[in-house]
Order: sequence, then structure tokens, then C-alpha cells
Amino acid sequence: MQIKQSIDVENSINSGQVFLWKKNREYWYGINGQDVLQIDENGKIKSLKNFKADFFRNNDNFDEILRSISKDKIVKNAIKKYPKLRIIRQDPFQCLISFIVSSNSNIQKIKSNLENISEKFGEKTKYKNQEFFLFPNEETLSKASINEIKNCGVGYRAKFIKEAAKIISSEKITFEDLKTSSYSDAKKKICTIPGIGNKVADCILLFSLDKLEAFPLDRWMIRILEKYYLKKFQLNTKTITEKQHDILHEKILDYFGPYAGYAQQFLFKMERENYQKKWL
DNA sequence: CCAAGGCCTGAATG
DNA sequence: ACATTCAGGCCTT
Repeated sequence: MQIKQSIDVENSINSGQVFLWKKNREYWYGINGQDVLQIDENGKIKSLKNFKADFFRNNDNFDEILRSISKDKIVKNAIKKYPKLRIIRQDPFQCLISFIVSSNSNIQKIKSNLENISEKFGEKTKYKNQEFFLFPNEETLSKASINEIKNCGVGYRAKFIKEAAKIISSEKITFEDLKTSSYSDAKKKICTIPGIGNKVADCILLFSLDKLEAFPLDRWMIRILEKYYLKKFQLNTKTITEKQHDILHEKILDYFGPYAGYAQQFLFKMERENYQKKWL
């Protein structure tokens, strides 16, 4: 694939979107579903299985997107700081499980949990003279016992993971359908999976199902909105009920527009770096 | 519709 | 040392 615009590989990987990545010399290596990717500093991708998807969303129109979300000084500054930050289009099933695992957790633990899941259930493989474990497919996880999953350190989320894998492997919900559905339809459907609420759903929709209007509202984003947008969104800091959540998301969409998810990623990255939070 | 409490786990804090 | 607290939420009551 031709690279039209430069990519900030380092910061894109280190922005809370993906977890099974590590750097070795000049390359980043990561698990993306049933594939292993090797990415150089320019964003050039090689892979175990001839990966050809648009991982860094090169086909998005960045000029238009950045113009569209540049509504105020706050976002503009965030964009200025990380101008080549990308939203990553990752493997949907791995993404879904990753963000179920992420709830009420932290990045270090999420990473460790997911590594355990891959090692225990994923296929062992070699690429570029290194050993990797692919991410398990939905069928494998759907058949795993709750205790085996629990042993990966995910605690009460184990049963969510198994149930989610069952729903996907039985095709009660398919990613193809979610991709072609509208944002709000897709969200409704995906929220029927146990362990997936508003925040987790938006992460999955934004990072793997091309729903750029998804705007994950986690503790950090709420903090950011309180800090910079308190008046604009008339934030009711105490009550983040489902209803309030919907109302807030609507205001955000009205304000940032159809690429709100990109705005979220820039703001999130900026604020986490301000607080010097670790990524992987 | 809202508020409150519980939940696995491990690192950080007191 | 040991006990709380807290962390990219969600579910149940």
C-alpha cells in the first residue's frame, strides 16, 4: 500500500487503542487477530499472512477530518502536538475482547491479561525469527471454560468473554452486519453482549468498525470535558447515567461533527501525556 | 429513570 | 508489613 501521508506510528500505537504490541529495535511488532504485523517507523507494514487492510486508515481524508474537528483552541492544540496521530483499524474480535477486558482496569493489566489469553488459547507461531501467539478466534474462546479464562487474570470478566465469543461464533451478531449498520443501530446491537456498555461499545465501534462518530466516554474523557468543556456541554459531573450519557454524546456529536471520534483520540492522547501516564 | 453497591486483580498509597 | 484505595465500567438491586 502506498503511503500518502506520514504516520506517527509510535504515538498511534501508544494511545490506548491496542495492547499486544512491542518494539524490537527499529520495528513495532503486534498481534492483529490471526496475523502478526511488523511496522517500521514510516508506517510500512509487513506481516505473517500478507495483511492488506488499511490499518492506519490512510484512505481517510485527513485534511477534511482535521478541519472538521478543529472547533476550538483545545482540540487545535492537541492536533498540533500529535499531528500524525492515527485511529487504528484493528481486528474486530480481538478489539471486542480487549475492551471487555479493559473495563474497570488499567493499561498494564489489560496488556498482561490479553497476553495471557493469547498464550493460553492462541496459536503459537514464528515471524521474523521471533515467537508470537496469535489472538484466539471466537470459536476457541467460546469453548474455553470460564475457569481457564479466569486464570488469565480477568476475574469476573471471564464469563463475559465466553458469552461474547459464543455470540460472535454463532453469528447471532456479525461484524459485517455491524459495519453496514448505522452507528446507533450497531451500538444497540453490540450493547446486548454482556460486558459491553456505552464506553466499551464506543471503543469497539471506533477502533474496529469504522464508526468515526463514536466518542468513548471513559473517566479520562469525562475529566477532560469537565476541565475544558464544562460550560459548553453543561456537564452534570455527578450523574453519568445512561440517559445523561446519551444526551452528552448528542451534544458532542453536534459540536465536533461526524468525525468526533478523532477529536476524542487527540484529546485523550494529549491529556494522558500531560499526566505522563504510561501506555504499554 | 436514578442511586448505590458489588465485583477480580494488582499496583499504588497510607 | 498490612490495610485501603483505585483503575479506560458494567450489571443488579
